[in-house]
Amino acid sequence: MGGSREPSHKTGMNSPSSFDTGVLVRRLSSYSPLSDADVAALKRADRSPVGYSRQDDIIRPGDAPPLLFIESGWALRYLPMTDGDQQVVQVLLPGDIVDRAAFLPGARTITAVKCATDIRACALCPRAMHEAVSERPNVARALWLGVMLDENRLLEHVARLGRRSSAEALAHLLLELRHLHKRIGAMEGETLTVPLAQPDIGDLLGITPVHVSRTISSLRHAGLIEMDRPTLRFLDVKRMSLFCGFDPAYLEAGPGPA
Amino acid sequence: MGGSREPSHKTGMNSPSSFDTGVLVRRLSSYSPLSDADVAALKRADRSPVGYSRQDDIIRPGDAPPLLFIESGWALRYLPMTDGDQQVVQVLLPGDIVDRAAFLPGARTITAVKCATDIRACALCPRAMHEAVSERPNVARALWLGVMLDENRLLEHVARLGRRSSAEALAHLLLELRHLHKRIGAMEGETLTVPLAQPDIGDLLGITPVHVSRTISSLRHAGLIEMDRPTLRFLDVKRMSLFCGFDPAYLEAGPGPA
DNA sequence: GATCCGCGATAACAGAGATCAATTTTCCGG
DNA sequence: CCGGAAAATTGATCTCTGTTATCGCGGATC
Repeated sequence: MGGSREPSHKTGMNSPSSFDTGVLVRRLSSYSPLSDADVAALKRADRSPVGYSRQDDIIRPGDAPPLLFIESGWALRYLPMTDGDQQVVQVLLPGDIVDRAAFLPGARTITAVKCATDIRACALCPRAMHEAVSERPNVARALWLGVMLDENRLLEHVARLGRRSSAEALAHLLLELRHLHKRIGAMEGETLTVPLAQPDIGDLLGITPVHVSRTISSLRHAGLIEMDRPTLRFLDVKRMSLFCGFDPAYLEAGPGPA
Repeated sequence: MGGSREPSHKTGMNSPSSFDTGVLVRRLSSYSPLSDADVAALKRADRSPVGYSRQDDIIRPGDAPPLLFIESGWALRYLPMTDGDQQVVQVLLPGDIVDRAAFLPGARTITAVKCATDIRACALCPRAMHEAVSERPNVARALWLGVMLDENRLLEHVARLGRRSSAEALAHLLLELRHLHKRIGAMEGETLTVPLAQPDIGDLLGITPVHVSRTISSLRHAGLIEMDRPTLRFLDVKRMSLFCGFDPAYLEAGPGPA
């Protein structure tokens, strides 16, 4: 198993006070408006945060994954292949739930999750979450919308791999990351911090690290981006979107409640 | 838009009696045991079936999709690309829900669904389904397990596209279809009816129809399959699984309830 | 029954990306 | 501050897949 890393040794971290669910609450209320009572129900599910280091595995295939969301940092969800390769299927950002199989008691996951940066993750009490889901329609709606939006991202990822050249695929991926960060105000102008190494990007796009380097420089020479790890700067979003057929509709939450 | 077909003209079909939800109930109870009351709640959501013809589009991107499941026939869920190409993201078989965005009132889908064969589909009353989900834990559990298993299939599809050669990808896809049909007793020995044309398979695997032809004949010459549309016969499942790294674990429902 | 069009097979050629290799740079731990 | 390892860049070559074209077949339409 070539790609596997050190077993994940968790580092307990006591954080000051109450604002730990902040990231999740902010995310969910961007999907569906939450009342104070909804928020209170979510806070009741909150557990203490846990720290992981870069390159740690948070979960592995076959695990019954913990109910966890990312509070800060980036992680990569991937399928390890029999030949040692890996295919990244999802970039996990703050507010993302690590593996929704955790909602199903006893279910096992088929994916692994490794940290692209140091991570703070926050556990949720499954029982309290089930309570919140069954008694609070807004919470249930927001969580379900999150499922749909993640599915949309996954579907577009399939289209990237199946029907786009490596340059188009990379451009499309970067624009997706830009859009997600832009919306939560996590960019300075057109500059974004992307803590992924080129081998990580290769595992995302299904190409070799060597070709990632060539692909990046082709986008650079086309005048679309500047990229100096970890800083990424978008020079011409419109032309770049046209180039790769990027349309952010798949990232937008649908219209309001029924 | 090159790939688009005739607008779908639905053909009302009155079917004799009560057994219409049979396919869905069978599917869901294979995920989680259902009591008579659970089944009754599902039947309450049942509506009359609708017929579609081969090549009809059931839904299109931007639609608020109807809550529908496939009763008989095969359909393909796909993303239409701006250049007229399409990327198939899911093969819909009897018992599959056409688009789960239908569970979210007002939500729009980003995918289209077209019929690979003539289809009978069955509508479900959204309100009755929501009732069944919120009042019947077994139903909720079974539906959620369905979500997870579909996600698993999608993740493996990503890995097929990103990290496998066309021959490995095709072998893996065919073994997935074999496994799904084997389990419900829909195969005669090692023979399976696959009503997909080679261009459809190309849209699934992200390759051209010409190359699909080449790839099939390479599997044929390797002694792994016989394929004479629409009949597919597996000659050496073990060697074929080894060849493409197929492990059916991702298709299995997890262990029982908490 | 004649026509037409999509499907399937095959071949020749072109191009994207993989592979192999060598070198430089960056990063991280001691 | 140093040294080793991983990351990044670049080049040469090879392989798989795309492209274009041709041909036969069979099912649909009139």
